[in-house]
Amino acid sequence: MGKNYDFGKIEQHWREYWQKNKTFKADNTSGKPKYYVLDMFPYPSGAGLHVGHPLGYIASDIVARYKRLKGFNVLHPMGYDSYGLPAEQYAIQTGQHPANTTERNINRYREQLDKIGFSFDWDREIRTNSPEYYKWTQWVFIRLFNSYYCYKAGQARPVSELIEIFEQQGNERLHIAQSKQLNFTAQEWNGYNERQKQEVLMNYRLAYLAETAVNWCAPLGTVLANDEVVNGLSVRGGHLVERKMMKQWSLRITAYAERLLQGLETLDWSESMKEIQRNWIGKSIGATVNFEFAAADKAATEAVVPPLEIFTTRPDTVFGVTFMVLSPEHPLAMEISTEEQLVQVGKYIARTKNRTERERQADVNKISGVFTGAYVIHPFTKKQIPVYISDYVLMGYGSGAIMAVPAHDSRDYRFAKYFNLPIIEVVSGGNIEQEAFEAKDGILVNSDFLNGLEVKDAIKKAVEKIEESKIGIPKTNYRLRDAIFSRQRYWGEPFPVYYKDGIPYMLDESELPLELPEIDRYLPTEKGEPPLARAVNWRTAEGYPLETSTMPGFAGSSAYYLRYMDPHNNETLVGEQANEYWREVDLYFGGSEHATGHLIYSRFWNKFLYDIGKIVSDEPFRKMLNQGMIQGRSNFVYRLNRKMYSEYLREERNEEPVEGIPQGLNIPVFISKNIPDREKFTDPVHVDIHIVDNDILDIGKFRDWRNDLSNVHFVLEDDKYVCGWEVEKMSKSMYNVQNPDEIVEKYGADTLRMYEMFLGPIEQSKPWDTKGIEGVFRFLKKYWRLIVGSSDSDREESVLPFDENSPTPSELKIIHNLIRKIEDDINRFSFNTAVSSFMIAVNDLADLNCRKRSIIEPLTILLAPFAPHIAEEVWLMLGHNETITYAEFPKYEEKYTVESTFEYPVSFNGKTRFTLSLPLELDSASIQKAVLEDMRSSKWLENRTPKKIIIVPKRIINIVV
RNA sequence: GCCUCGAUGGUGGAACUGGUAGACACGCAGGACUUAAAAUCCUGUUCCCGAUGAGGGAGUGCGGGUUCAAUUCCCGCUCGAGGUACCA
Repeated sequence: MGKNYDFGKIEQHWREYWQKNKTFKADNTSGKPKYYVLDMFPYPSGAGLHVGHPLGYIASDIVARYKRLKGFNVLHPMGYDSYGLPAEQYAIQTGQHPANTTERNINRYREQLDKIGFSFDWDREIRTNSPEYYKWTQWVFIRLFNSYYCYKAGQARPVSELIEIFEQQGNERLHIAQSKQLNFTAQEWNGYNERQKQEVLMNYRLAYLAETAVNWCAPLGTVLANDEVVNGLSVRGGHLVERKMMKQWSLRITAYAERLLQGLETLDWSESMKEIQRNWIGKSIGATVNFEFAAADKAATEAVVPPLEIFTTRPDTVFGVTFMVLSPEHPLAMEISTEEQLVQVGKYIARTKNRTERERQADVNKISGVFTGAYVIHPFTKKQIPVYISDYVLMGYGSGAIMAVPAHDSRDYRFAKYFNLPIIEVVSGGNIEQEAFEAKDGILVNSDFLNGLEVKDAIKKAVEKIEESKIGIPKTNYRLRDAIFSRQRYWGEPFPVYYKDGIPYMLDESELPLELPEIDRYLPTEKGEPPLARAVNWRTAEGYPLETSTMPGFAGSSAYYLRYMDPHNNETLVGEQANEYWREVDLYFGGSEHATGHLIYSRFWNKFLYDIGKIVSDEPFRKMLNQGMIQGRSNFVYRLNRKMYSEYLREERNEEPVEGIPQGLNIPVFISKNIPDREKFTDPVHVDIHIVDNDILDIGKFRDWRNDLSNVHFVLEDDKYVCGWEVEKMSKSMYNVQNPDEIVEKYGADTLRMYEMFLGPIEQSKPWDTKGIEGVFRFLKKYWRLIVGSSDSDREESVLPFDENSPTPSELKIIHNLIRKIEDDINRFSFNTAVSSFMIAVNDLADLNCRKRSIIEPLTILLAPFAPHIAEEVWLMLGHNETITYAEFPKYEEKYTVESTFEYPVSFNGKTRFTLSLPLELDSASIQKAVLEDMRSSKWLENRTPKKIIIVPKRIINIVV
């Protein structure tokens, strides 16, 4: 190897070596302790990787390589989440099969990933669109279909067991997850025909087909899950989404709400991440209360109307109820309305129905509603209470009806003011003339048996009383909704479902995988059926039609971390032994944007698979780190837009014009950033960051950049054109996209890796900025020079032999300090400070011109996780035949960090007075003695005795007199 | 609105359990080497006062507090990022 740091040659060599020797292949049987470190697998998009993608991969790779050096058997796999909308949209436009574009994109991703030198075990690669993989996605679905959730057992149970129960005792006194309350006896059940039985069972299955209100996205031609919709628009593409009733497959994730919430406590995730999931699950504890309808003319003459059930978290405010509100979709809405009000009510309901989610959300502050003419009876005061309908009450939460307490709920307050309804204060402490008092503290007033109680106690008492009077029960509600699992798309997993007489049945597990069929076009049929309906002969061998929807994006990613444990097992999702060994992901890297999607679905699937005894850990991801996003750093040039610069100077600033400015605006003029008053007469224009270096524009390249710019004029400062900059999203249209390949080409993968880590804390979002990259590059070059032992006069191509002498104490101190620091930093994922520590250590060693083998060896091992290629190369030069990957991480020995003396500033009544050099080994008593002596002799103390002497190790001594 | 996190030089950031704020790097300024460029090395670089010295003062978004000692802990604000929202 030559004297220069030829990163291109070094990196290519080791890339090939690792691949050929399968250096990072993980073993499923090993006596070593295991460590499973995982990155969220990417969706292979057509744009390829930009520098933001590898951020998390580099961090996880450092940990993976570090753990190997520490003697762990490390599982560090990678794969592709290869089903998804963009490939299908592209297919619709171009007619190209999504499988082809996906394959192409994956190859490009792989090429880019390889260049950075990750230690992935590629033998375990998985793709969610390969039949060998989605076979198991379909398998999980079948198992979900064949399971129900028993709250008593606190786990999923097989539906076959449920059928037995029904046959013997009907569904009485069962505490199980369900879509709606059904009541039947064993006799009734046994009398049902097949269709009726299947319909009943659908009410309990964990994967079920039901008519549900869905997010329908017409432009995409499909339904979307709640987490795929933001502000009434689709996350992908930003299309309008409407609510619609449709028959769809759903997953009963709500059954797991409480366990998903409780499980968070056991996880080592960031507080904000847990909080996002807690909010999404949205637990609220309260009670349901039934309000009987007053016997108005209508109700008295016709069939008995059931009582109005409401849910409240504030049963303590029950005496403040002055009206009731139903959601417009409430089944009783029309039924209870009086003759006079019926027309009004009908109109109101029709109007709200026609509004999209987005419109509805936009007018959140507009009050609307209508009186039904009906009254309910207050269960305690027996007074009549009017019933209204308003769209501020949602059918999807609680029972779709509320008791309104305007004094203590701001929405009820607004409604009451608008319709001029009474407001009764029942909790003291606020000013209800002005606004609702929503705080949960204060003393109850105007509330009969609750008077004088604190809110907390009043809630308890009220619930007791409600239960006692048999008008309601304590109830916990969750905001979490069941996950809608059908998509009317082509590029996804087919459901292993067929229909017989319109009733859905599962394929036999032996028939899996049900492969995605070929179709001629990727659009819905003329009849509006999903694309799969175009497939020729899309039916079972017996001729039954197959399901035409496909599964959503989160299906394939919900259990992929399990498949990595045992990716080639044809018998089962994951073999028992493999699962016993790897158990769960120890460290998971990914973006926080998946908190309400993938991360919650995965936890749900994992808990289900745990329940059915398939896996041994009930949480999938023990520790989670969220890498920040890397934003773009855009550059701007400033184009003259209003007045000529010279005119401006003459007229307004009374200065002579700058030389060479053309008279007229017929050619574009660009003004450097710091020319006075520039912003007054220029517009910023994005300029490609590749023709800007440290904010200085390369004028020649700029002229070549676009045809219309060849003839332009510049106003410079110090002979330079200085560009402005701003942090924006990394995007093609802002000319600020940086590909990792370009950096690898110019500086090498090791520099890219260390620089991305050096940029700042891993969890923080930050703009990509190449300014500092030279510093890291210089560091690696310096390290290389230290290894090869260069000096200016030395022009030979050979490398100097290493110094075999024993190290000096100061050399040992450098290396042992570094060992301790790097180990600490990796353990707390502080990679940026680790990089800094390397720089300091190598600088110090270079100053000492230390090329001792005994120092270089541990230094190189420490560096290996960060800059693996150069470390391998050096390892080879040190005479090792084995790859550095499985070397032993050096041990830290404390004694080498100890200096013989240390300087203490001594502060005297808070003021720093003098500095004292003391041996560090002294205990605090000896230090006190030494300080006292010193102070007496220098007459600081005069004749006083110090009250206390505070000694802070290695820092400072304080003396208070 | 509610929840979570954050704010430190010209810039990215460091300071781990309160203990010499600004490590490390970029940038900038000056210098060495070179015919020159590249590369490399050295010195300085929070701000203010002071003579370019010695020295002194201020300083971690703002205002208070606890402490011998606060970027760090507590209270009250301002601004920013993310999450979430008629969820009763």
